Amino acid sequence: MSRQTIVPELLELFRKFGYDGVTIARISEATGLGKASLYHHFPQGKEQMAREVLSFVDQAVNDYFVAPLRAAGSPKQRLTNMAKVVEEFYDCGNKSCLIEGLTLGDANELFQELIGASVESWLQALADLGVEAGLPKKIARERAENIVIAIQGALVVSRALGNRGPFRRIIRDIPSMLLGN
Amino acid sequence: MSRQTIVPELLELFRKFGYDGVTIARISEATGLGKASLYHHFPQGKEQMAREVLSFVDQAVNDYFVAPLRAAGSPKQRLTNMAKVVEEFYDCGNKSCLIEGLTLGDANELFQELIGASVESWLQALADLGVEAGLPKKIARERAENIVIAIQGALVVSRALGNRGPFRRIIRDIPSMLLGN
DNA sequence: GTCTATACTAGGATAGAC
DNA sequence: GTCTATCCTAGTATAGAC
Repeated sequence: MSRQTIVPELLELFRKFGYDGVTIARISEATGLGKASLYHHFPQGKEQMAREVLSFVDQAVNDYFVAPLRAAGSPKQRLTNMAKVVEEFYDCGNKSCLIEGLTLGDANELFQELIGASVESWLQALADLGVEAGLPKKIARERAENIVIAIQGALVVSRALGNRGPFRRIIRDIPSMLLGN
Repeated sequence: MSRQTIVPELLELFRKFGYDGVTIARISEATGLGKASLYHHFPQGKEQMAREVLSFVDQAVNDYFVAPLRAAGSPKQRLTNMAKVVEEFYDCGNKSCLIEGLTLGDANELFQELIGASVESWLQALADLGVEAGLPKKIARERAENIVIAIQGALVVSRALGNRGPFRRIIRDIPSMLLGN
């Protein structure tokens, strides 16, 4: 079993259970690999696994969230494309965000820098698109933040309510949150 | 040591570390009580502690978030009052939300219903205020959701970036998010 | 590269004295 | 109501065979 198949499995575990909630036993069960095999692939154990997941996610953010924003097409169309990918990534709001699980408690010190960098590059791409669409720099940045805030918050609220409605609505409203109505 | 002093301590622990990250040893250290004393107060252990924290929080939501929204004064003033309390509760964005820590992994099944009820009563109070201010019911509900979404999302993003700016900005914008500009 | 077996630590929980 | 001592399970990690 190769790293390319293990890391996505790890991603699902970390975002479902958070850093502390993920145990080697659970990983073993989910991947079908014995504990010793896991330590063969990841000698530094859980912390290394989380780091490789974050690096995989950073790649995914750039390939799937940022790239569409910097591609050809109208600003509105590019935002719509990103929104669609975001919706899939979070499975319509059923899956929670890695950020939550990897910034609680002690994990925060370990991973905050990595997470912050990924979020920042996403924000940057959104803000750049806003500027390209004619917004002042400061406004573009604020609206970019508002979009990421809304996505993360909608995940939290949807989970709390047991109702995906808020998440789906936010996804739908992403283009107008940057460009206005 | 009485329950009134223990439960707020527990709240801080659960929202900092999440359900899985809180250990009896940590609780013992934070409260100064031995493990056996903790089980004397909470015979069902950690699960009971979390339930009592949630009940305490539900009370706090009603007393500190909902009550100002239903008090006398202009809608704008009431929203500003709530925003101020919210800012304090989250210590300007330094403290994370209980929702995150108690909805990850297995904890979700245990506590989702309780958490959902608290969130719902907060949403209801915001939406009622919107209606009172002249908004159609559906719009009021959406904007109420947007406010809670923005608060929760801002906590996540601020933590990820290591920068309280987004949280403080959202707090400032709460009144206009419901009432418009 | 994967397994079984095992060592060791940390976490949850309780018994019984004071 | 709090403590010390203890039990048991779960969790992390490693050794060594195949």
